[in-house]
Amino acid sequence: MDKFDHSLPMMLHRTLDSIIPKYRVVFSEHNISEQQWRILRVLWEQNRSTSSELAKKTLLPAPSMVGVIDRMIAKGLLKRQRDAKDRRVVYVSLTDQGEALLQTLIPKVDQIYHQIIKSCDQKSWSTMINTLQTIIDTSNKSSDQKPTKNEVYI
Amino acid sequence: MDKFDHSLPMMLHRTLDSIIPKYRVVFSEHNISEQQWRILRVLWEQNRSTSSELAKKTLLPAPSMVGVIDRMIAKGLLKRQRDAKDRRVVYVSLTDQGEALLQTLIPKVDQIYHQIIKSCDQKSWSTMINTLQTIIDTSNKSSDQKPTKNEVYI
DNA sequence: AATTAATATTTAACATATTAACTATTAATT
DNA sequence: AATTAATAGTTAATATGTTAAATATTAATT
Repeated sequence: MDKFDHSLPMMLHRTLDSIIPKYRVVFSEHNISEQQWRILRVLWEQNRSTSSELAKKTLLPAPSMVGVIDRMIAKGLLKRQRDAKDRRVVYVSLTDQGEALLQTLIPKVDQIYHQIIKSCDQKSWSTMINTLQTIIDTSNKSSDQKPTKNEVYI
Repeated sequence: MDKFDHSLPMMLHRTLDSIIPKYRVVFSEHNISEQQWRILRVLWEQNRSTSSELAKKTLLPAPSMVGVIDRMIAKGLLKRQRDAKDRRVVYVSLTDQGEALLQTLIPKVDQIYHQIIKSCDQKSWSTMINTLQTIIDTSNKSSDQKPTKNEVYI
């Protein structure tokens, strides 16, 4: 392998490409996507969330959330309801069917995860996770970033 | 952060989400996507490649390659030509314009990469890369994978 | 030689990503 | 109170991802 293959972006993509298919086997058995799983997973610990919070926690783009949630509602997994006070806000929560699917998936997903974890020794694993976190923190802190609408450099 | 946020898939996604925007600033200045950059990058070391080989090396799905290459040809960055002997094979190579863009991008991309690398000490970095590689190797080796068309378990 | 299998690429249908702009609602200013 | 700015969500246009199937060509088999 050359430089490009060993570069961090390609290593991250390659790692995802090697582990995600394991999860997909389970997901496709239940006709959901990885994105849909992430929403279920967040709602495991929260019961209720907003569209923008889900986007943040699942790392999915907000515009994508609309369609993903639409399709999950169509399948009877989720429900949407507007906040009475602040009518801009839309809450998303699990239906009974969504809750049931979540409970079915949790042990299966957990098993896959343990299978992945046991391929490395604990020290290497935690060094890897910590190093990734360092890269994330450093990248998000550095000043040479694209300014968002609310923090334009004037 | 809870378990889900620290899970390997989410950490990998989060890391990509934190570093890719840095590259995108450069790419968008030249009106190309990350996917298009990967193709240029592979053709830096090869001059010529096939569609399937590009898919493998860039980690992009083969069906996506068609459109990505189409758009790069439309912009004058690439050219396609069929093999005379085996007419199934299509070669893809850089035009002069594609070569020029590549040469413009290389130092800029390189600079971003060095900026990312210097956020960690060398030991942590190499442990991380090695651990990722271990996970990749283990995942791709393990027998509980979806069989492809050519290796069905009878 | 005819048939079948394998290979390289492409197409099709649908889901998701990316970027910008838009709508509705609420908060802040003047 | 009227105007402006900010926020939450959505829409739109285009690019890419995912999966299965189709096409064209070549290799292998009978």
